[in-house]
Amino acid sequence: MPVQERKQKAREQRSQLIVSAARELAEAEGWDAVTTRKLADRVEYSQPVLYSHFKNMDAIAAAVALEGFGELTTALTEARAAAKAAARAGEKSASEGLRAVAEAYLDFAGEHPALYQAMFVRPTQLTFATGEIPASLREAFAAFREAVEPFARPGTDGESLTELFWSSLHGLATLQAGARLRQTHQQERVEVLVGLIAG
Amino acid sequence: MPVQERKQKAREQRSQLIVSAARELAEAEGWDAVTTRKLADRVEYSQPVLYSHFKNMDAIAAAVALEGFGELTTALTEARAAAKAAARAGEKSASEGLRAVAEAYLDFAGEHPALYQAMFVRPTQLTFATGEIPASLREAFAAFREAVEPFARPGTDGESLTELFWSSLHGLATLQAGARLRQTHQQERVEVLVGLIAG
DNA sequence: CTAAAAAGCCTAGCAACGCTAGAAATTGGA
DNA sequence: TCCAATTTCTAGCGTTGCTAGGCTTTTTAG
Repeated sequence: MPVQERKQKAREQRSQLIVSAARELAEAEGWDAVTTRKLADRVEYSQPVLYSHFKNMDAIAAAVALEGFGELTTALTEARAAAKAAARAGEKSASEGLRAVAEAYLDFAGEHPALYQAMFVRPTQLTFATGEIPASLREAFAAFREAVEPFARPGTDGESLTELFWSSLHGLATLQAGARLRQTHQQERVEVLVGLIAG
Repeated sequence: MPVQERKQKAREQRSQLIVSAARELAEAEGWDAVTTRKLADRVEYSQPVLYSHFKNMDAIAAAVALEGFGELTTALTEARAAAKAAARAGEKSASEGLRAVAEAYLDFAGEHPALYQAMFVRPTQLTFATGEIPASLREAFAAFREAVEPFARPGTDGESLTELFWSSLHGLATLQAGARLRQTHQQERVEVLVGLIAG
């Protein structure tokens, strides 16, 4: 009875449609503009349909965030791989990798500000504290760890340095997005950060 | 005719009352709970009175933020002064000052999470980009600059390093508040940060 | 001291919000 | 073709930010 199967598939497609529409709307007009009515209009269904897929609006934003975690992981690992390939095991390979990861992260945040907010700024129900972290986010963090590891003080596990590296990038991303830093000097700040860790 | 004067003073007091009530409510229940009705209830006036003092809710949050800028400046400068006094012009005076400022900043953020959000996280109308920065915030940033300056690469003005230092602390503060970092290792992360800059 | 003018405040209401119950419509199997 | 099950929509509740207009209080003038 492939009728059930077909329905199941259609439902999943519609779920994805909702998530995509929410993301586009947020990116275009900000998360405040993502209301159940506007979103229902966009996907051409009524509001209750949204609630048959997601518990509430926050769950939709969380689904968008999850999408972002995957894309961020891809961006970071690819950037690191590309940098490594370019610097063919040369001496500066590690620091180039670090710079590549930093730039990729800030580019990602700058290019998808609403997505980034869903992932790391908006108060979300994705419980990070209880260890229930999405697998895709764990992967992104692993990319950080690998980039930082060569510069960890011998004898330490480098976990704190990794967290600090991430925090610094997060701070740069959010303050830059809020126009609280000199807009034209982001590259310089990255150089300083990479220099401090790898120098 | 001191009648005008008296009224003016009463109005200012009531303005302050509103700001204080908003801050307390936000700190107690989060900014989402700060609604015009609840706030009006707390100050024992009707909603329109709020609007006779502030353009809208965001303006009230901005007033709270402004209050925070002043307090943060005080906290940072005092911490730095205390560290300097303790390390009587010794060799490590500068790095102790840096650590003191970092810890004071993170303590401030941790002790007043809602206030910190109003200052640096919530989307606000306080226009930072156009240079129209509150004087009190400029002072806080100056405290950062002075703490970082001893460690700037000779020949540079250290502005990027200062922005990076602030960004790192901001990232640590917000990710810690969102329980996205190991809650028990904040001190260690600060040590790493100070070590990178002053080491 | 009284009455008109000014100022201040509150009641009541609008549009839009998140979310949901129950009616209406569509679909699948006999 | 008809019935039952599923799906979808209409309509509505309570709450939000914000405001118009009436009411009360205070100030001024006679």
